[in-house]
Order: sequence, then C-alpha cells, then structure tokens
Amino acid sequence: MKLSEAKQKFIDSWGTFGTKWGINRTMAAVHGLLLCEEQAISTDEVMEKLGISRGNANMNIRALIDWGLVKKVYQPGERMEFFIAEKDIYKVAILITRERRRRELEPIREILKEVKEVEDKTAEGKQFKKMVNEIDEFAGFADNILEKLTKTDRLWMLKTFKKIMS
Amino acid sequence: MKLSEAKQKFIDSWGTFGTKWGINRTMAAVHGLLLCEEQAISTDEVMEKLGISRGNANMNIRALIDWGLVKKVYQPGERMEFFIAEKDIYKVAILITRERRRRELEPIREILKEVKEVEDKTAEGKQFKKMVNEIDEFAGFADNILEKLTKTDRLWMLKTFKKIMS
DNA sequence: TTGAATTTTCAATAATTTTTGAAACTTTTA
DNA sequence: TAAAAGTTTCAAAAATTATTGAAAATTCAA
Repeated sequence: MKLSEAKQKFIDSWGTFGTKWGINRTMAAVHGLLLCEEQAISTDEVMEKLGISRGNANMNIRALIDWGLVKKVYQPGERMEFFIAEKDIYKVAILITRERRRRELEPIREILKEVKEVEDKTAEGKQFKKMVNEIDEFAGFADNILEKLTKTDRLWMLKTFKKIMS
Repeated sequence: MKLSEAKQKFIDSWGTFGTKWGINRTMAAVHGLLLCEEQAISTDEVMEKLGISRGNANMNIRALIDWGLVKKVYQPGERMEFFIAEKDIYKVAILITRERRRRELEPIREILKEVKEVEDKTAEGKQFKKMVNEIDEFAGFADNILEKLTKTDRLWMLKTFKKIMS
C-alpha cells in the first residue's frame, strides 16, 4: 500500500468511525486529515484535500477547536489562519471523553434527578423509582471513573490499567 | 410530577440520549418504554404507547433483541409475542458496551492494522506510521479494559471501581 | 391441509442532518 | 480611511436516515 492510499483510507475510516460516535463524518475526517499532517495547514488545504466547501470546512474546524482537538496557529508573514491537531493520542482520548461526558452523561443525569422526584406510592410508581435510581447510581459510577480519567495524565492511565489487569 | 409524566419524560430523554450514542431515537425509546414496564408487553402496546407504525416497532424490537437487551416471552394461551427488557442496569451496561466494542472498536482496529503496513521510508511515511501505531496501541489498551469489563459481573465491576479510586 | 392471526419485509415517503456558496462581517494593510 | 484578504453565517439544496403501511411470509389451531 502506498502512503497516499494509506492516508486516504485512514481519513475515510476515521470519518466513518466518527459517525458511530455521534460526531459528523466531515468533522471526524477533518480531524483525521489533521492527524496525518505534521505541520499546520490552512482552511484552503482542508477544502482541497477533502473536497468540501469553505463553509463546511470552517464549521468543522471550529467544532474541533471547541473540542480542544485542534489549535489555531499563525505562520510568520502569513495573514491566513493555520490549524494543527493535538497528536498525543492520550490527550486526544481525554479531550474526547471529557466532551462526551459533558454532552451526554450530564444531561441524562439531570433528567434522572428530575424524574426520581415523582410522587407516587403505587407499586408501579415504586418500581419506576427503583429502576430510575439504579440507572442513576450506575451513571454516578461511570461519571466518577470518567472524571478521574479525564483529570489526569498518561502515567495515571497506565497505572490504572495495570491495577485493573492485576 | 405525576408518574405518567415522569415515564414520558424518561422515555423521551432515553430516546434523545440514544441518538448521541449512535443508536436511533426510536430504538432507544422502545428500550426506555420496556425498562418502565415490569411485565412483558406486545408489539401493539409498543406501537400504541409510542405512536409508531408496526414496521418500525417490529424492526426496533428486533434490534434490541439482537443487542441482547430485550427478550421475547410467550404468555400462556396467547399466540402473540410479548417482550421484556433486561432490568439489571449492570447487565444492560455490559451488553451495550460489548455491542459497541464489536461494532466500533473492532472495525477501526482492522483498518489501523492495514494502514500500518504501508511501505514508505520517507520522513512523512515514518511520521504517519508512528501516529497510526500510537492510535492502535491506545485502541488495544481500551480493548483490553472493555473485554475485561464485559466478561465479568457486577461484583468485579465494583471491585475495579474501588481499585481505580484508591 | 386451510385460513386466520401474527410477524416480517421493503419500496415509497417523510423527517432529519449535512453541505453548499454567496453575502455579510471582520481584520489587516497600504 | 479604503479596499483587499480572510473568516463566518445561514437559507436553500442535497444527502442521508428513519418511518410508514400494505403486501408477502410465517405460524399455528382446527
């Protein structure tokens, strides 16, 4: 396999992978492209390499910046903005996990908290409360782990891994 | 909040939550509904309670069965099929994690394995390989943890939790 | 067997999500 | 300050994904 072919395959797959994680295909493809590029590249290069419009490129680059996965850099003498991806995959994983926790776990916990307060003494009501409580307890468990995981560094992660495996 | 209102809110939110996890809204809503029901219910009840068509109800119930989240049961004297959800939230989490690992992590690892084999001695090629290798190493780390997590039970999970937190 | 009850399939339609591209806006240079 | 260079916005269009509903297939009781 040639390098250009391998890069293409990686970028496409990263895009497809993104869709399964609730991220849109193009955002993930832009991320994949930037992971492949050692140097910062411009919006025009992203547009050209992925064959997408300026608006689309701009929006998805901004989204990646919001997630903390991409940084804006300026080239000396250049007026244009250039972009570079965080390459440390542990940091990438932490950033993604942190954002997903915030966007997915927190909202559901709020809902669970609300519906737990239901006033109902019937058997049906008790069963519902029990079910909701168990989900919330589990969500708390997951939340704690994710918080620890995302507040830490590679070393802690490796240590934890060893602990778990022992 | 009344019980019916709380259930409705829970079901709707579970549906929305699903969309963020790459599951379609209706599949998650059917799951939410079944989590609320102590007894097994029929396709017709699912259709009626969620206001969806027979085809839609059928497809999403089958999908939930594929994931192992729902079981088909027969009521004595009834020809119709009834469905009941797994209520143990730890088991639910394990089933979902197992399925997502299979659908999301495995395919990307296969791609990484392929693109790692690129023949290229240039600096650019080396950098690409290094990047892909790091991702694959991390994916392996995640894979191991998920495998352990999903091959085990609630007790192991709690023990692990304590280990991590200490 | 037969046929009524039930489940499944899938082409057509609807709903949702993504993308485009040009206008508006902002920043920088001359 | 003017205008060129670059960035952002967003309504309309395109693409994708989900849903319907009726026909086909299956199951089961008689």
